[in-house]
Amino acid sequence: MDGYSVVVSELMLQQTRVDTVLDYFKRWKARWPGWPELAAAELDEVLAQWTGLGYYNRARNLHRTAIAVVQQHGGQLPHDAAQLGALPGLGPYTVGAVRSLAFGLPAALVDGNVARVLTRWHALVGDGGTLIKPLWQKAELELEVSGPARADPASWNQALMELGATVCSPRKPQCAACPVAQHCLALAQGLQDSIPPVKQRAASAEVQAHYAVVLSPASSGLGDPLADRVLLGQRPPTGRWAGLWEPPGAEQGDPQTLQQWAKAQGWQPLRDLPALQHVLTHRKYAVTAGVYAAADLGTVSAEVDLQPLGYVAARWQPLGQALGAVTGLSRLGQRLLEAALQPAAEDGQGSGPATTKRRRPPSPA
DNA sequence: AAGTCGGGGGA
DNA sequence: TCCCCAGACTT
Repeated sequence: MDGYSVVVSELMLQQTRVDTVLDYFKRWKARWPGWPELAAAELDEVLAQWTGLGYYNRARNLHRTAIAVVQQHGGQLPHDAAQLGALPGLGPYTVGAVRSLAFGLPAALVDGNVARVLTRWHALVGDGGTLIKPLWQKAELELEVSGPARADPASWNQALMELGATVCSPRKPQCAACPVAQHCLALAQGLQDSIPPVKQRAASAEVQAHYAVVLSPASSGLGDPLADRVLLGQRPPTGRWAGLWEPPGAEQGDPQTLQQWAKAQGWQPLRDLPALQHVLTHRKYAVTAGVYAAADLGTVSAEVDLQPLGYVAARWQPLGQALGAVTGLSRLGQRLLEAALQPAAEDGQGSGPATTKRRRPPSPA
């Protein structure tokens, strides 16, 4: 596979499953076949193509890498490890993957799967930090001394990863079916279930947030360009969902609450959306949201300042584009828009009976 | 060395 | 529910 495809797929695959990546990768290649096309792309659209994959800094870095490859390397990926490692988003693992998988070089790589395989194979003991060097040394040594590894480093590396993903699983490894079983020191000592040790995970914090999906008035039938739009704010270039767009929202405890802001803007509340939960690795979002109507088209044409809510830009986006591939939304933002555009079957457009208001988050009590 | 960054799928 | 994942970057 060519270098561009390897870099794109490896960046997508970081902390992400193959099945999830497949469709994204196909769409990506169709949209930007190579480095020059990606380098010329707008970051906004790059993020939009990444929507749902998570870890959005990977997309920003991939875009920056494309620019660097074009401007500093003549459009060709360097083979040198140090030069590759200097590209944004390419760490030790990805450098090894590119050099072995794209260039066929005898370069080692250690990802989560390989680390687990090698840790058991050689019965390495220690915490994550102290094991990093020994793991890479083992991986590099094998590429020097093992015949099959030297003959085909790419296949060797992929085999190691595949072994970890299928047979040498985190829990209940299938040692009976393992081609390494005869050499595995952990298995010989009966330690295959305790090596590597299970790491403790920090509890995720609960966050309460409220969002406002503000819609412009429906079209008057004259094709008014300001009709049927939704207000989106762009998040800062760092932090969670960096650079992505979403309906304006605020977490509980923010200096300016969303309700205050919406009232000050004169938005007319239409209805509440069903409460939804959005789970991240370190945070659990309990999200409430309301649908609001902008007073008139004049409001829509005027500038909206979302900076008090922490956004760096604001935009009235046509609804079709907001859910298309034009705007980089977070998955949460996507879910909010989809919920707001539902025909409100359950909420009865706000005019229904009281039974429609039951889907509130349970009170913490 | 520790914290941060998303999201989905399987046990 | 909990746990894990084809990691990299910042502090």
